Amino acid sequence: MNSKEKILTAAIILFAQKGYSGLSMRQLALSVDLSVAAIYHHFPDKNALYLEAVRFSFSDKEQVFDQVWNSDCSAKEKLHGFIRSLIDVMLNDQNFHRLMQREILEANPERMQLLAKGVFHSQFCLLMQLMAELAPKQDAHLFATSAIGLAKYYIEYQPLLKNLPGWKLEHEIPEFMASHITSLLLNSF
Amino acid sequence: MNSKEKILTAAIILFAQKGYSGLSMRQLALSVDLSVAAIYHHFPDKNALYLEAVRFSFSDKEQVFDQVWNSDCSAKEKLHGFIRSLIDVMLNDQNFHRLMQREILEANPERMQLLAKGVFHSQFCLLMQLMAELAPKQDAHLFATSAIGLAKYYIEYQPLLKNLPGWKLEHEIPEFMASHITSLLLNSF
DNA sequence: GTCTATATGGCGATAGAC
DNA sequence: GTCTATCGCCATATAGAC
Repeated sequence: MNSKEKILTAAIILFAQKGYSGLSMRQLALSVDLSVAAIYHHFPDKNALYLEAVRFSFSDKEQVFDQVWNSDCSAKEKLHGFIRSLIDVMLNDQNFHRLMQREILEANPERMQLLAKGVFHSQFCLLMQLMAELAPKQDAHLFATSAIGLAKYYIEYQPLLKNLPGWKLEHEIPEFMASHITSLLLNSF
Repeated sequence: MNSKEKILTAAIILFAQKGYSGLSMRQLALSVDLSVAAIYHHFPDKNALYLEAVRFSFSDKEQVFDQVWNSDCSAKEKLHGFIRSLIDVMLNDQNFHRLMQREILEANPERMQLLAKGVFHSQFCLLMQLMAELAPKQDAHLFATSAIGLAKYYIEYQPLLKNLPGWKLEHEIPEFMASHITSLLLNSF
């Protein structure tokens, strides 16, 4: 792995943990055992480095879902598979997930457009198609977002929900949550 | 309004916008027309100021929902009323909502406990009670969180969802979204 | 309770040697 | 491509006068 990739890999982790203004170039340099000046050789400034780190972190997520779409399961099973994959991706790559959370919090219009077109578009279309197949008379966009929203919520809010009454151990088991979300959607069609 | 309240009120807005490390004491002092030293007279350090601002912003949210619980509507109407109120609170007080998002992102265990016990506990119990009434055989916690999660998602992700195919104008109308969420839940019971 | 002045250190970024 | 050294600025926080 060359220096540029090493810097980007570390930047993803540290930006996800500390946020943009929370991470200094000095800290980043220290963590990759380079000088600050060496980082500035590879990136024009801090903002460009951040944007490239976000893109880098998003670059390998597409293919995870392809095996769901390419399987010969039923539509219902595909919905379950997609939701399960979504949960797994977010749990397995917490840095990606936290970077996403920070981007959403920022809600910069141009960056939202970039994310939508460049990262989520094709997967979202496939999900909408699946929803249209399962419930032709419903608003596919609405139900696609409901699926994603529920999956994201259970992961992001787990640290809070654990402290509220009624919480059960099974609420943090991916397969259990995927099944709950899937049946919630299927029953409402 | 005294200086301390003035500082807290401004801090809520600015911390919500810029985050903890994104807001400097200089900026805050400037925005309330005081010196930095004056702020340090009222708060021991920046972190204490932040925590107090978070508490201050959370302090007036409880009562919004009381008129829902105290109304003589049916259980189904109460569910709709709660979800609608939740959406309204988040839309009307974006600073509160953004501070919440930042707290969730941080996911500090002690602070999550504080939020759960001190802020959300009683409302969450009332919602669970309602869920238990509507669907006695279901997991009330699971469905209560589903309601909250869906409401939160539609608001937080609107800037992104607008850029994805299938988005419609009605998706940003509070009443429309509240009805969608309510019927999604009710149909799945 | 608020000010001015200042201590002390970290910040992003650059110059220039190797 | 990486380094050391440094610039200029802004950060948090404090001292002491009023």
